[in-house]
Amino acid sequence: MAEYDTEVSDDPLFILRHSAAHLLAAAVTELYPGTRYAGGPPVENGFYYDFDLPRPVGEDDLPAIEARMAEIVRRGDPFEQVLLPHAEARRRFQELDQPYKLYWLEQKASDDELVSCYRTGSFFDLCRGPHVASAAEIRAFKLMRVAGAYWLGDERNRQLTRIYGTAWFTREELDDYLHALAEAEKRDHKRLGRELKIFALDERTGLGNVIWLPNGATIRRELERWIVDEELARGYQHVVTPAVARLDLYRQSGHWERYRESMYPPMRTERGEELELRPMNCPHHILVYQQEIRSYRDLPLRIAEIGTNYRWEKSGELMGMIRVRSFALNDAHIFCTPEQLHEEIVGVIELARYFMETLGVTEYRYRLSVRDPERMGKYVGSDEEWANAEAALVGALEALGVEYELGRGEAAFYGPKIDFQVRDAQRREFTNSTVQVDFQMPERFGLEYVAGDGSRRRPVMVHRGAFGAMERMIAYLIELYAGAFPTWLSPVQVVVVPITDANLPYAHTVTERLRGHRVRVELDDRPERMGRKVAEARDRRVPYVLVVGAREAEAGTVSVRDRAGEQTTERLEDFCARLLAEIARRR
RNA sequence: GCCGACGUAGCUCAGCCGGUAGAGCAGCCGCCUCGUAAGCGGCAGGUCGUGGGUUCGAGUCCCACCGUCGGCUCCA
Repeated sequence: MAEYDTEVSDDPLFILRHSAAHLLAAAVTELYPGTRYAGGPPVENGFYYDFDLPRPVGEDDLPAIEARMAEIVRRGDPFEQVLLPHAEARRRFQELDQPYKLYWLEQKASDDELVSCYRTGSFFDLCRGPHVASAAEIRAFKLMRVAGAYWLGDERNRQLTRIYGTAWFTREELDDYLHALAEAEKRDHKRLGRELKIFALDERTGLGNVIWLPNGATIRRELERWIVDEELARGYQHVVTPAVARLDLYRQSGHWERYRESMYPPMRTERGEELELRPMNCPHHILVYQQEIRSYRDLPLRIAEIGTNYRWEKSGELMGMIRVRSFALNDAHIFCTPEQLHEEIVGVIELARYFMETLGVTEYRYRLSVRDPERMGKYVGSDEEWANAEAALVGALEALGVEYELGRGEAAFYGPKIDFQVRDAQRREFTNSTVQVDFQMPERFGLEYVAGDGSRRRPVMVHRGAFGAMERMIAYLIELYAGAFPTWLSPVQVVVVPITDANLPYAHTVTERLRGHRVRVELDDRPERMGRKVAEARDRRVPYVLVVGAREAEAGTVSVRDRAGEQTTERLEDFCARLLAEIARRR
């Protein structure tokens, strides 16, 4: 993202944060003479500024920078706009030895207009503004962290030092924000995944390869059963294909050419055969397609698989279960005629929406991901095919009447796509579900079907992950539910707590009764106090605790305690019926 | 991969200016039989991420590497 491109906004909070970025730059240039400053926009919750510094700066330096910022606030330095002729502005930034600003000046300002600059104390910046009138208005801010960021967002360029901060109108808002950050940390799937024994990461499996513990495996199995059932009901055919293939398969698909840096190094056998862990499932599903002559009557052919993909993500890109090196994608490839394309895309979007609605996912955005016009070498296929593919996707979005944003440079190498964007507990955005239109692979593999007139035609392919990757989606769900999964997904749905050992026989009866209905139930028969057992079940986010003592055994009831702490006493049969109904309704 | 921060028991964390490691929880053993948010006692558990270096002496200081977290790049 080019900072200078940030939309000019009249939002007072954006103006405040943009001004806070200047305040930061003013403090940094005062403290470290010789600093070259590149750019600093407001962002969600705060701001940053990128610097090329004369010496390394780390987080230890932030307090001193913050103190200098506070000093400038106390001085009340005004934010003054200065309009200069282009040549004059160029001369100023040359004098100041600010090459990054000269770059922007040449990029963004034409020769014949006045250039807008801002002065804050001794700090002079190329900037359209608007800004607050005076530094005195910036009262509630905090520097958060230091990071590296490539000039112009290109890793081939020099890496600058980016300092992030947050800024608010009032001290209270700042405190609320910091508190919210701490709360978000408690929902972190990496933390909850360990506490709730859902998954483990152990470098001995190679980085970014998830160990699914029994609880996580249960959640995943429930989801997978549901997903497969729903897809079978919608005319998908599930297959199972190998996680490896000869490298030639990926040469033909174009992966080896355009996707190599994300692939594991090939394995070579003693015969010289090159085997590759699959980074995607599409070539494998093409092999399924090619096992027989396909007729137009077979189309649309929907080949599905929850297939594990292996991708060589850079080590710094790994992130818990959200970004891993092997993941199981709820994948499918739909082979269809161009005439069927629209309906198929709509069907996929509706399926993805159904999945999310059932799971209670309400906050997501649609992104139409297209090519980056400045990096066209990353893609395969003709402009015309891309235009057709994009038109098909837009047509489906419009038919469904949904709003969407444009993701420039977010397309797959073989085609454009619609991505369903969600946010984690820390508000970071990523893709779960996706629908992609592809004219390339059918071409590369020479796919055909026999049309009604006997001619051979080329099908179109739709790649889709209607649910997304199991790892990422479950990481997302852990954070969405803060670990308290709906009952149908809860690893343990009921814990039975006898009050004393004398109640054990009845507790066993209750447990067996539920287990007979395939309820995931545990009997807590440890020699502990019931208060502790209740507390531990609460910590494990178990949906129901059934306390059974002499009264319950006598009456054939159970004392039911839910996660909200609500207690009722019900006949065992009644509780069982309502529990099964809840599970059946996927709640 | 790059920038920054951080790695002490299974987990969460103490450990001062260098003087050869400590707590709570979890685990194991025993006692307590108890009505809805944590009963009591005991035991065991650590090559202080790894490898070098400085020092009479390193968990503490220095260097390299590995890993984790945040950001960049990339991405399901």
